[in-house]
Amino acid sequence: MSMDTKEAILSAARTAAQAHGYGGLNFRDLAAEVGIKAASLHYHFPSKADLGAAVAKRYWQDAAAELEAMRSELPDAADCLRRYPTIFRRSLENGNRICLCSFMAAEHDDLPEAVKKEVENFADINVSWLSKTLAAAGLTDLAKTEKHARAIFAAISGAQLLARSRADIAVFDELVSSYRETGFLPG
Amino acid sequence: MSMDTKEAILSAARTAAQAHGYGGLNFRDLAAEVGIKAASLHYHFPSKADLGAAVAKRYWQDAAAELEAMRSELPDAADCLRRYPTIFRRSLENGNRICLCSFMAAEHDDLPEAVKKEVENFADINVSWLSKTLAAAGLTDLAKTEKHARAIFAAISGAQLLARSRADIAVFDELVSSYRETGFLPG
DNA sequence: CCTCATCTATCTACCACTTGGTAGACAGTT
DNA sequence: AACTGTCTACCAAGTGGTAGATAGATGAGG
Repeated sequence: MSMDTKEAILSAARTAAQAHGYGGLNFRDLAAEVGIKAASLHYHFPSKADLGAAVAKRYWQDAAAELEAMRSELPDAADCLRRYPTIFRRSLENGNRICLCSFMAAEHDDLPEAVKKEVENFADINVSWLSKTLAAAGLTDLAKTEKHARAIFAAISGAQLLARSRADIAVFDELVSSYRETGFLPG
Repeated sequence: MSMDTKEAILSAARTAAQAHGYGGLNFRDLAAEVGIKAASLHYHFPSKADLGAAVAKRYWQDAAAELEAMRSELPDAADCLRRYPTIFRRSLENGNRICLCSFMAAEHDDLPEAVKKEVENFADINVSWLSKTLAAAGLTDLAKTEKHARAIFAAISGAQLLARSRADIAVFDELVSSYRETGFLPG
């Protein structure tokens, strides 16, 4: 059964793209990582654009599932918001990588259309989860909830990026702590 | 005198890298933009790493000069802070580009060592200017000034990135406005 | 139970194109 | 005569992608 192979490709491609971006992805290295030949990748994903879109789609789907799970497990919305940054922290822990979609946001102009769409979806599901959770926590003026949600998402993304550029997770932690001190983020 | 050529190369390379990153830079397209042949680029910059480092260095030097000029022209430190985001806004206006060093921060793992150094310098001069200006404006608890400065820099970078991914400057403006409403940024 | 066709997933062997980089000729200036 | 800056003409390595062979599994009909 080679459904496992397809999964292995998606997983390895996600990891590679979090370190090198869409442009930095290449079939030979990816195939070697999975343990097959480059030509075989084209059986599962006809073109690089197909692969990129599939990886980005899976990425936001996984994120959506994880956020929903957090919301179910943690009854207090404010607790969810406190934990939110740890999702981004994990990428840094995992070999100083960053969010797939932050990298792809930078590469925006060079992405195939199908990939751009999935990148947008990632931002959307984050913002909508943050909006919902901010509202549940009653932490924001209702008219500005979504605006605030977007701001949190952007600020955390920026923190992750800056931390990567120093290859230092402590930078990320300090930034999050600063967001909290200013009351911008609950904590 | 071909000192002009060197300047033209640096300028074209900066623009290209703000749209496509270090990895997306290539000698042939760059040479065509400048109006010379690819081989001639190697006369001015022996290797791509040399070019990348020179571009990033010039980038933070220009930024440092502009920030100092702003500080001289605007007597009120709080006014400087209010104007700070417009520097990042300009990249977006200029063909939906982003800060060279944000792009390169994403590409961190694939950058030559010399380029990484210059990218760090850019962040450093921004943070130190922000620290100085925050202190002068008396807006922050002194012990936390630099921490707050870093947070502003990261948040603005994130806003620029998210705006690019939507190719929409209004997104940037709204994010900055949100940072102001939360009191995170003076406005 | 055997056989034959089909399907699945992989392989080897290419290909055209792009990449950063080099060698050496050349013309204009000093 | 030497230096400066550009050129043409290469090159080796790497890119995404294709063609076609091949081996193993699957399933239907005799």
